[in-house]
Amino acid sequence: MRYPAGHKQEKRQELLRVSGALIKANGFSATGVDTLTQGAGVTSGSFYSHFGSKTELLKALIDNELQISREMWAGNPHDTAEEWVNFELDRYLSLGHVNHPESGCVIPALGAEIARADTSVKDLYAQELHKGVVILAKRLGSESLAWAFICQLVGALVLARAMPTTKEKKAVIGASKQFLKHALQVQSTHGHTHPPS
Amino acid sequence: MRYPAGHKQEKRQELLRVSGALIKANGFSATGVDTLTQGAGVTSGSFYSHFGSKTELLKALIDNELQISREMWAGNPHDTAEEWVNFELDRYLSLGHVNHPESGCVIPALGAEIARADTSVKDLYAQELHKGVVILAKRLGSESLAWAFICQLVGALVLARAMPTTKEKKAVIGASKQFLKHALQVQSTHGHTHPPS
DNA sequence: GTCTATAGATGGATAGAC
DNA sequence: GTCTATCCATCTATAGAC
Repeated sequence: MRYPAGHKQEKRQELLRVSGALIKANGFSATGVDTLTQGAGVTSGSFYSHFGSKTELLKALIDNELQISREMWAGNPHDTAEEWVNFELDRYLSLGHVNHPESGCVIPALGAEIARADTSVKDLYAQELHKGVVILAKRLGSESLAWAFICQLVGALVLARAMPTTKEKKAVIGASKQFLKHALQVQSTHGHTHPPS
Repeated sequence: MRYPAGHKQEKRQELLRVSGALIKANGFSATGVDTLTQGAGVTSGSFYSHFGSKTELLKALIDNELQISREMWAGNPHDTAEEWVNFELDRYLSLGHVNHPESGCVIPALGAEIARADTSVKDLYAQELHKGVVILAKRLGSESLAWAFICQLVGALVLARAMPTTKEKKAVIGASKQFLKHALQVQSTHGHTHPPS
């Protein structure tokens, strides 16, 4: 073959990486295949040797992005539930995350578009997202609390990103952070078994 | 004139109504001007006699939609803060709202796309949204709590809509509802001044 | 496997008749 | 004020050369 072994897999990963950044920043339906491939240094013809359609790319993207998010959680250095959760909370509800969707969580960036995609996309999304909920539930005490936690984070990012000024962005993520830290102390298993002082 | 007085305003309102439903259901960038005008029974040429551009329509839509949301709040029949809030919570976190974005709140449907729009759109959005936060703050005790409340609702709708099954949609909105009802009892002014029993 | 080239449809927006 | 017709760009996807 004219290309070294593993070249296709590398190009695929490169396409996923570049496409993920462009699509999270500019939206899935608003970003064309030409734009995506130009970012990765190939042409649209090459795109279709890696993905059967633009929708197939979206599925690969969701899979990749949610896996990356779980790996970030795995790198959390804290042990106790409270410290672990507060660390993630500060990481997610940060001005850097608000200002850089291209390197951030896929859910606030593409959640609404995933909701409009076909069933196969939503099936994959729900499956991968649930893996994260299971991990989070171990820290928070229940899957119900884990879902509510994620909803709060996602909503805060969606709202904050649509604010025109830094001051307003900070007000939104600050409000969510304060609310969550207080609520989790009360509602989480940890809060019940180890109340502060 | 060949058209009765007020015809233009009526057509504009009709365009706003139809476009709002189509765009909330299918996305702003994914819905073309031809589709929007066909839904209202006119052609694309007519569109540009009402709106200078598709972006101008988005602004008119945001203004209109957030006004409608505030009017819904005004129709809430309850007086006490707890009853008033629980009523809105049940209305927002319902399966009907999840399944019918075309007639629902504009924020979970278009929040991510508003975040990508130009500054004039975000300025208007923040201004109109803040009016709602002020109203909500009177019930919850602070603007900070109002922001957190809205973030939870919006995140829940975004997440629930992307779930493939009714069971999973219910799990998401149910978790958010339970979490909010508990948290607000503790954190709101009402909860502090009128603790249950 | 990637390229060029292109098909066929649709995107936003405008001109001119009525 | 709305219509038809159209411009030009971009869209998703494919065909065929290398």
